[in-house]
Amino acid sequence: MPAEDSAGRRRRGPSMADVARLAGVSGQTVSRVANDRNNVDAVTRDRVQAAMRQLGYRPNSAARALRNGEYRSIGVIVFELHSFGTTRTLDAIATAATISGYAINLVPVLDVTQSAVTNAFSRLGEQAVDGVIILIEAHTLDEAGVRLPHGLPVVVVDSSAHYDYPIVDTDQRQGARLATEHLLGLGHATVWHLGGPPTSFAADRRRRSWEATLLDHGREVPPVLDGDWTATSGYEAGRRLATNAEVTAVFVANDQMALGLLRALHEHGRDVPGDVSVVGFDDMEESAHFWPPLTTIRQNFVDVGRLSVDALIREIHAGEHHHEPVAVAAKLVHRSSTGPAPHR
Amino acid sequence: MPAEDSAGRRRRGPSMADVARLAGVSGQTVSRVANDRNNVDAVTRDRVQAAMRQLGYRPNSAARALRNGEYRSIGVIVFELHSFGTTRTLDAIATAATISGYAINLVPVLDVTQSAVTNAFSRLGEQAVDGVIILIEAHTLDEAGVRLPHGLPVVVVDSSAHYDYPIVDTDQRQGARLATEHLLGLGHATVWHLGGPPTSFAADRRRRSWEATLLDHGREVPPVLDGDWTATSGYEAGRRLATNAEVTAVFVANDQMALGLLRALHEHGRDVPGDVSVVGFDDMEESAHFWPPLTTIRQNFVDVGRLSVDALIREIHAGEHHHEPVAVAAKLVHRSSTGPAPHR
DNA sequence: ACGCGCGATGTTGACGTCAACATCGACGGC
DNA sequence: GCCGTCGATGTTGACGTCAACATCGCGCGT
Repeated sequence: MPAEDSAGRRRRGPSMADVARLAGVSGQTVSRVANDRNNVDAVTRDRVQAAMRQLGYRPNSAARALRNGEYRSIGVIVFELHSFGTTRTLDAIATAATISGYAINLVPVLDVTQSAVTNAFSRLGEQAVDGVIILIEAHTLDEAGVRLPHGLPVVVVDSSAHYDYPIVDTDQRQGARLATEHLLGLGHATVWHLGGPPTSFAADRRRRSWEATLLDHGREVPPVLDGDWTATSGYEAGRRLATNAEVTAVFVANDQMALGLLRALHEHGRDVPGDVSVVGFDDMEESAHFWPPLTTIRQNFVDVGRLSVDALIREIHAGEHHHEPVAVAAKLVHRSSTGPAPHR
Repeated sequence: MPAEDSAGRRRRGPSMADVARLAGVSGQTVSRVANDRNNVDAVTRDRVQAAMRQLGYRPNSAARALRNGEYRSIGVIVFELHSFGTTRTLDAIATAATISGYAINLVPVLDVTQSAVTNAFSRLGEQAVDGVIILIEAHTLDEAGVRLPHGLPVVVVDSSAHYDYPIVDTDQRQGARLATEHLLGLGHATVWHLGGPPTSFAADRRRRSWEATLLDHGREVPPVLDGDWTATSGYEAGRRLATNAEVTAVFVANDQMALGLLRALHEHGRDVPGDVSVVGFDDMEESAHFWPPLTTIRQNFVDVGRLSVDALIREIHAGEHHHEPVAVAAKLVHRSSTGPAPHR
C-alpha cells in the first residue's frame, strides 16, 4: 500500500471533482452538499452523499482555508504540561474553541532557553492559525525579546499589564487576599508565604497581594520563601519552615508546593492544622485528598479558558483589542488544613 | 482597524506577490528565499528578506499544504486532560511531533456520550491533518461504533489488541506484575487490588496481570474494588478497605486513587506502611511527596509519546501498519509506602 | 572569438474549493 | 400562449505556493 501513485506524487484523497464525476453532477453541486446548502434537490443530494461515502471523500481543509481566507484554528503556545494550572486552562481553551468552531493548534516550547521560545514563535508564524493564545509565563516572553508576526491576533493568559495584547487571568490579587485574610481571621498573628518563582507574574501578584493584606491589617511581614511550583521545591522550603516554631500559618502559592510543605511538616512532627495552618492555590482535584485535605483558593479555569477564546475570536473578527485586562474571580475552599492559631 | 478591506473581503496578510513586487523580483525567488534554497544570490536574498520583514510576510500554510498535498500536522483526540497519564502522554506526543516537524491538532471530545465521540471524529475528518493519534480509552470507541474516515492513518495509545490500527502503550502486564511481586516479596500473604474503571482496557490488563501473578505464586485472590481513576473514588474504596483488618497490601491502579486510599487509611488510623503497604501506578511528580511518599510503577510516557508519533509518521509516509503492538516497559520506584508485612 | 555550461532568475500551471455569475426549465398570472 | 420568476444546476476564475520548465547572462576552455 504505497503512499505515492505511479507518477511518484503523494497520493491524495478523492476531491470534489471525483465525487462529482461519480455522482454525475458538477463540482459546485458537491460543494453545496458538503456545505449543507439547502438549494439542492433531495434526490441529487442523496446521490452525491452516496458518492461521497463510496469514495471516502473528506473536504480538503487546506483548499477551503485558502479559498476562504481563514483557518478556523487558533494556536496555543504552552511551555509544559507539568503544571496543573496550564493543563487545566488548556483543557478549557480547547473546549471553548471547539464549541466556537475553532480547531486547536498546540505549539509546545521545547525548553526554557530563549532560542527555544524564539523557535516556537517562528514556527507559529508558519502555522495555519488565525490567532494565538499564549499560555507561557510572560516573563519568558520578555527575556526572549520576541516579536510575534505582525497582524496576528494574540491573547495572553497571564497577570501582567506589560503587554500590548489583551490579557485574561485569574484575579491573583483577590485570591491571595482571600487566603491571607482567611488565616488572619482564624487568629494567626501573621501569615508566612511560600511563593512561586520570581520570574512569574502570577507568583509576583500573589506575593504582593499577600504582603499588602498583611500591611493593611497592621501585621508583620515575614520573609518570603520562593519555590518553583513543584512539590519538591515546596518540600525543600517546607523543611526550613517546619523547624521554625514561629510559623503557625502559611499561604502557599500553589497546591503542588503545598503538598511538599505538608510532607515536610509531617516529617518534623508538626500537626496540621493543630500547629500550622496551610492554604494552597489552584484547587486541583487531588487537593481534597491530601493529608489533611487542603484548604485552598479555587481558580476558575473554565472561565479563564472561555474568556480568552472569546477575546481572541473577537479580535480575529473585528480587529478589536486593548481591552482592560480581564480578571476572573477565585474563591476560597475551606477544608481541614486550616484551623485556629495554637495557644502559646 | 477593520478586518475587511473596502471590497468587504476578509483582509489577508501580504502574499508572495506583494513581497516580490516590493523587492523587485519574481514570486518564485521569494519562494526560494522563504524555503531556504541555496540558489539565490546573497544580495537578492537580503533584499527579499528586508521586504518580508517590512511587510510582515508570513507564508500561507493553507496554500502550501494545498500545493504540497500534506499538512505536516497530526491530530490528537483526547477525552479530557484531567487524568495525569493522558496529559503526560499528550505532552510527550507534542514534543516528539514538534521535533519531527509536525504540528499538533488537538481535538477534544466534549463529553462521554456516543454522539460527542462521533462528533469529534467527524470534526476530525475535516481537520487539516495527515494522521491521527487516539488518546481516549478504546472502549469508548467501541461503544460509539465509529468508523474513522477511510485512508486516514491512525495510531491508538491503549492496551487493546482489538483494533485495526497500530497500538502503542505502557506494558501494563509487566508493570502490574512488578507491583504485585514487590508486595509479595515483602512477605504479604496476598495483595488486594483497587482497579480502574471496568471500561478501560488498561485497567483490565492491570487487574488481570495482578490476578495472574497471585495465582502464579499460589496465593488467594481477594475481591477487586473498582474506582474511576479519581482520588475521590480511591478514597471511597479506601474507606471499605481500611476497615478490613485482613488487608495488609494494596496495589492501586493509579496514583490518584492511591492518594485517596492513603487518606482513608489515615482517617481510620491505619499506619502506612506499618499496617498496610500501598503501591500505585503512573508515578506522577506529586507521588514522591504524598504522605507517606508513594511506592509506584513509573510509566515511561516520553517513550510512549515518541513511539506513537514515530509509528504514525511511518504509516503516513509508507502506508505501513499492522505492526505488533508496541509495549513500553514500566519500572518500580520504591518509596516509603511499602514495607514488610505486619506480624499477626 | 565562439559556444558551452552553469548559476540566477522568471513564467506557467495545478493543487481543491467556493462565490459570483450564467443557464435552463417549469410553472403561474394575465 | 407569452413572459416573468424562481429553483436547480453548471461554468469560471481566484485564493497563494512551488515544481517544472524556460530564459538569460557571464565566465571559461579551446
